[in-house]
Amino acid sequence: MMRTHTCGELRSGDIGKDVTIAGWIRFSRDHGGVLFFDVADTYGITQAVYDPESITADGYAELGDILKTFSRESVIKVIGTVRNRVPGTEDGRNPTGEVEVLIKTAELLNSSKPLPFEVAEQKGSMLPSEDLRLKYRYLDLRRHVMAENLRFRHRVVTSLRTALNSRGFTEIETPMLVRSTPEGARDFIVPSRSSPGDFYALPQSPQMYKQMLMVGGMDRYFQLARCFRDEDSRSDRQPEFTQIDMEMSFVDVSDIQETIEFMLSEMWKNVYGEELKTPFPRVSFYDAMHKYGTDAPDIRYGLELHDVTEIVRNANYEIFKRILSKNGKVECVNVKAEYTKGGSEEGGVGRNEVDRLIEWAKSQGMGGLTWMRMTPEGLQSNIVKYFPDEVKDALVAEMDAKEGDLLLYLAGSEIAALKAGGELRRKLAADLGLLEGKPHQFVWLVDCPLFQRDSATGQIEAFHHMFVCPENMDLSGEITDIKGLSYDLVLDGSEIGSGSMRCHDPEVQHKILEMIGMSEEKIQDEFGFFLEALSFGAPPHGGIALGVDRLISLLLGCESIRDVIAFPKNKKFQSLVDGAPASVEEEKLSELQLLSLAGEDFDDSDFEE
RNA sequence: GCCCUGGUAGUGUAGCGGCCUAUCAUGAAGCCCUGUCGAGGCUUCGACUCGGGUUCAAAUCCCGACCAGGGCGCCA
Repeated sequence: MMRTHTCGELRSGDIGKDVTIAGWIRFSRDHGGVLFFDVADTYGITQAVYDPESITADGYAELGDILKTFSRESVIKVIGTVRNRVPGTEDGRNPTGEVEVLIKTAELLNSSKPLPFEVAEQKGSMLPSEDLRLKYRYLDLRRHVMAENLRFRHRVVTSLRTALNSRGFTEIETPMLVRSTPEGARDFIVPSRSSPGDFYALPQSPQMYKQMLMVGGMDRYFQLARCFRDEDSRSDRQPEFTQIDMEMSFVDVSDIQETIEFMLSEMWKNVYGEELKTPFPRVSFYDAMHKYGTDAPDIRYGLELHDVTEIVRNANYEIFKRILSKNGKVECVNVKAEYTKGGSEEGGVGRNEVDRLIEWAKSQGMGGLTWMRMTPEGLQSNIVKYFPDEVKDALVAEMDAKEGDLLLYLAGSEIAALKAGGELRRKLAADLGLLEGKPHQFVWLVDCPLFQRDSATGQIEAFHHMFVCPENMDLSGEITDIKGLSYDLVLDGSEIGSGSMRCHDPEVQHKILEMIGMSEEKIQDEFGFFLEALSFGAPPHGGIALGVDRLISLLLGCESIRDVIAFPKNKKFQSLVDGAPASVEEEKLSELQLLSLAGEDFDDSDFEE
C-alpha cells in the first residue's frame, strides 16, 4: 500500500498513529535544523516535519540532508507518526492544521523541475495567461479551484444521471462517426479510408439518432453526448462540448418540462442541499423580445423595456421624428431612483455616467441614447423642451416615473432598438450590481415561431431546427406566424437548453423540409432514411438537450466554459497541451486519398488568388 | 470576414518620449536560521513579441505583422 491516508484527512483523532502519506511538496520551510514540508494532494495539505530533536536515531541526520535537496512539486512518500503541533502553532485555516506527521523516513517518488507558473495558492492570486495554463493544463489542474470545478461538475452530472435513472431513462450511446447533414453548423469532417473520397462527420447533436431510438421503442433515452460544431468560438462555446441529451415517447410539452424540472431540482438537493422552486416561470418569445430585448431573458431584475413609439410620435424631437418616419421604434427603460441614487455621482447614475452610457450606445451601433430624469418639477433633460406636456405626462404614466428615476430611450429599427435595449439591461444590471446575491433563476422560453426569415437573403429557415413539431398542423397563412411546440431553458439570461416536440408524422416532416427550401431530390438524398423511419409508426415524441458545460460554468460563476472542461481548446480551436490540430504523415494522407498537403512538391502559391 | 482590448525577466506587474544600466512581487540558485506554515534574513540570476518608420533620443509615438483574449457575423 503506497499510502494509508490522503493529505486531506488526518485530524487530532489520528494522533499517535503510524501513517504513510504521499503527495507533492507544495511548500517547504528550512529552519536550519527542523524542516517543514507541506505535502499536498488533491484532497488537502498535511504538514510533515523533520525534527532531529524528536528523533535521534542513527542516520536521521543524513535523512535531513537528503530532504533538503527535494525541490518544490516533487512527489514524496512520508512514513511517520501523527502528533499534535507545538501548542500555539496550530493552523486554523487548514482542516489538518492541528496535527503534523513526524517524518521517520521519506522517499522521493519523482522529482519536479521548477514549474512554469505557481500552482500554490498565492498572494494577490497571480493567475498566469490562459495559453500558458492550457499548455500546462495538467499543472493548472493541480490548482485547487480547477480541481474543485471538475469535482463539482462530476457531482452535478452524477445527480442528473441518478434523477433520470429514477424516472426510467435508459442511457444509450449514439455514433460519433455520422453522416454530414445540410443546414445548421459547419461539420467537422472525417475522411473514410475504406470508402475513398467519402466522409463522415462528427455529430453536431444526436438528433436523428435519438428520434430513431424512439421509433425503436426505447421510450425514454438520455446520453451525455459529446457534440461538435465548427463555428467560431466564444467564451461560452467550444468546438466540442457536452450535452445531456434526452428524448421521450408518448409525452407532451408539459411532461418534458416537468421531467427537466424534476431532474434539476433533484440535482439541486444533492449539490446545494436546497429545494429548487418549480415549476420554472414561462416567458413567451414575444414577451422576451419586447420586455427583455433578448430570447434568453434574465428576469432577476426589472429594467423592462417599454415601447413608447406611439407616445413620442407627437414630440418635436428631430432624432425621434427621423427614426419614426422610417418605421422605427423607441424603447424606454426606467432606471429606478434606488438604482440611480437620485443622480448622485457615487455609485449611481449621474450625469457623467449618462454620458458614458451614450458613448456605450454608440458602440452598440445605435445613434445614441436619450435620457430624462424625473424631478419634482417633472421630466428634465437637455431635450425635454421638444416634448409637449401631454407627451411628458404620457411618458411618466407609461413608465411609472417617480422622483429620481432616470428614463433612457433607444431609438432605431425595431430589432435594433430591442437588441440594444436588451444589452442596456445587461450592462445596467452589471454596472449597478443588481445581480449581487441574487439566486439562480431558470426560465422556460416558450411560444417560439417555427420559422424565421434570413435577414440578408429573406430565405425561410427553421427557427430552432427542422424537426420541431408545429403547434397545429395548419401550415398555411403567414409563415412567420406559425408557432412551434418548442421550449428553451434559460438560466440567468443564458440559453442552456433547447427542446421540442418532434414531427412524428413523416408528411409533416416532409412539408417542413420543403418549406425551408429543400428540393425533393435533396430531401430524399439527405433525409430519406429518416422520413422512412418515421413512416414505420414513429410514436409521438419530444425531448431536449442541455449544455452541460454552460450549466456548470453558470452555476460556478466562471467567466468561461473552459474553466469547467479538463482539456479545452483555445479561441483558434487548438489544443495547446498536445498541439492539435497538426499535420500528419504523407503516408496517412495518401491512404485516405487526400491531396497531399505535406508533399515536398506542394506549392501553396497555386492556391492563392 | 469585421470590431475592440492587450503583448515588459520562468510567472504576475510598474513604467507610456530623455530621469531605464527598466519598478515591485513571486520564482530559481546559493548562504544563514530548531516551530514555521503563502516562514524570515542576506546575496545572485533573469525581460521591453517581431519588422519598418518618426525623432538628436523609442519599452514609450506611428504603420504593419504575429500572438492571446472579448465581441459581431456565424452557431439547424
